[in-house]
Amino acid sequence: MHPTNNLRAIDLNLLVVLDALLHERHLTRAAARLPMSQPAMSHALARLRLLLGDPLFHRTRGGLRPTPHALALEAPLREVLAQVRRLLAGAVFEPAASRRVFRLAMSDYGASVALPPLMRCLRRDAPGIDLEISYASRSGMIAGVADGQLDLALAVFGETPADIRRAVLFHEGFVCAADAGQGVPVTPDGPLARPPALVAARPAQPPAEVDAARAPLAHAGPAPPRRPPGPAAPRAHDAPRRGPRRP
DNA sequence: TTGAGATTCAACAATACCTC
DNA sequence: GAGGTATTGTTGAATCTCAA
Repeated sequence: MHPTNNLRAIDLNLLVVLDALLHERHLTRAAARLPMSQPAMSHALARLRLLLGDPLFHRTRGGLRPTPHALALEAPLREVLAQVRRLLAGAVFEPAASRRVFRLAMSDYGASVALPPLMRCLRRDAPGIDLEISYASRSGMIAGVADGQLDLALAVFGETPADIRRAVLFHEGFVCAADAGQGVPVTPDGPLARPPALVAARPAQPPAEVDAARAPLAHAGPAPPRRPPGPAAPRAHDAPRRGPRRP
């Protein structure tokens, strides 16, 4: 009997290894993702190759290139692993009786907006549930949700993988407030069109939604220089205020 | 030729499984 | 439960492979 026809002979952890390799396209990064050592990942890949009778990946300068067979396995493998996770999480979820810890990722702004009402709701309806809140980059949040490290991510997302469910919680816009006594005109063609600086957590990844909001301004100039948040940056209370606007 | 990354090897530890 | 065996993991090092 071929090993793949005998589940008893299969280490299902190898499917998690294959999923990580398909995600990362890089053996060392896939090992770090699980986490396991790089030689152990190499051994696991060797067992996968034997099990599936396919090389699965070819080496390239930048890492690993999946074979057509490996690519064909990618989508069904994700679905199978998602089903297994749901199976292990329990078929029926009862908030009032649950003692689960949910792992959430969000920004400090997201936490300030979403957490207070969420905590009130949990205290009332699900007192046994705990939350583990962390911060990650948007790509890190998507990767975390995709591989099960996170249960939920709250942020401003553009495109997300098709196998990740998403929902719009609220729409928000930008509001600028200034001291009326300073005489600074708060108009689209005033200083807003060309602010002296934008505060960005990572200079390489500017806040795209800020740029998108500036784009319609008639006299918007080139993007201003980015500066990291910190003591030299304007305090949060000095910055333009943003607030949620319910749909 | 070079550098990045994959593969392989040795030695050892932890764990699971099987047999008694 | 104890002991033997197989499997899979670890670290550390050397070697191989491939693309720029």
